[in-house]
Amino acid sequence: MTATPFPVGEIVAARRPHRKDAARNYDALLDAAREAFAEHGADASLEDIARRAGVGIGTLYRNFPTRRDLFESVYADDVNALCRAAVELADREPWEALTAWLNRFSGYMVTKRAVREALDGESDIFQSCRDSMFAAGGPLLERAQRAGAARTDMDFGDLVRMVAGITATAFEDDAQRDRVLAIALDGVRTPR
Amino acid sequence: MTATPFPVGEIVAARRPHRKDAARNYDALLDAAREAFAEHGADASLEDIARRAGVGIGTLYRNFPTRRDLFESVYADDVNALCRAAVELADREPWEALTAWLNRFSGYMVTKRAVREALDGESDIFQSCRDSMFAAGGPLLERAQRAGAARTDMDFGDLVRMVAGITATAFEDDAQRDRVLAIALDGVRTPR
DNA sequence: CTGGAACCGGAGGGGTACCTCCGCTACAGT
DNA sequence: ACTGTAGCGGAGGTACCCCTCCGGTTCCAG
Repeated sequence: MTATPFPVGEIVAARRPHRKDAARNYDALLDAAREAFAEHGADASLEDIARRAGVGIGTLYRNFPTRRDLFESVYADDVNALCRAAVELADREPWEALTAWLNRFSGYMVTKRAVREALDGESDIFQSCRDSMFAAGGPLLERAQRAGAARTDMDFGDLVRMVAGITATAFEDDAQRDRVLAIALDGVRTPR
Repeated sequence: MTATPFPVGEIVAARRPHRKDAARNYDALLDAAREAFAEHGADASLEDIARRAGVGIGTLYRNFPTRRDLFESVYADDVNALCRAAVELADREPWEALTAWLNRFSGYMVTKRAVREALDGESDIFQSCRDSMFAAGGPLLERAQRAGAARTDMDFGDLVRMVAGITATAFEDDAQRDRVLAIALDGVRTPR
């Protein structure tokens, strides 16, 4: 509530360069990093990321002086997309809108074990991202609560953590993940 | 169901040595490893573990030829304790016995991020641990289901993963974790 | 007490990752 | 086209980690 919906992109330190070749490298690095972080977690090798991007290690360090700069840039994009999705769901039924968004959130988290690791730590940028997500998704829960569809003795923070936790775990297959998530959401739905 | 309850301890390859100094080192290594794995996850530095134990790196490798030997030895104990707890809960009410065990399981998982990482991978020993836990905890769920306290469209694997996921996530405080876990378990309780 | 088996520590070789630095490249404004 | 400069790549120094190997030490059975 204290945060505007989408400030995250502006906060990130690293800026896309103006020159054509530089911009191309910047994008390639971001893509490679997204892939590497998804695969190896938040401490993926930077040299490997540069290799994947087909770029010298020096170029990586020029664009993203610290590992954190790189990670934050990747993360901020994803969060923005999630925030935008919340807005687009505003016209659905309260409960359906909430679960639809949570499912999207879930789908996002499945691959991003790095994000979950980062969620644990304290960091300015991650605080901002959390704020943005809360500002975007919180109203969906509140709407469902006002409509009597969701229990009122929990807040959005509880809900996000529940879904994030379940989602980040290894399941036998996607069907099991969906089944378990649905069961947990039944607990959210029923007031008692 | 296919596994006997507590074979895990026997499976582990590394054996405690007979000589007094050797046994002391073995214990120190196990303690140090438990600490290091909890702190840095499953790929903690072996040299660091030897240092913590006040022991040469050679001694570590003699007792635990591979990182996996060490890791498995540390966690087989924990799983056994969990299995034993399930048996001791047999005389409580079905639903209460189930939640009591799950809470204990949860308390165990909070610190052990390494276990969660390992749970994702494929491994003989972790398969054995899973089997043991299923054999120990599964009946608790089945009993609750027969008593009409738990929904029947889920199995113990679903339940364990739900609790493990929620539990392994970072919460603001323990109270929030308990609150969220209780909400999710409400979903398990209500048939609809 | 004593001999030898069991055990110890850590040096060292090979590997990988981090990050800096600087000579070269290619873009963009005129 | 020309030129100044922003941007490029990667060699190389440092640090850490893995794992092996062996000369020295400690235990304990007889």
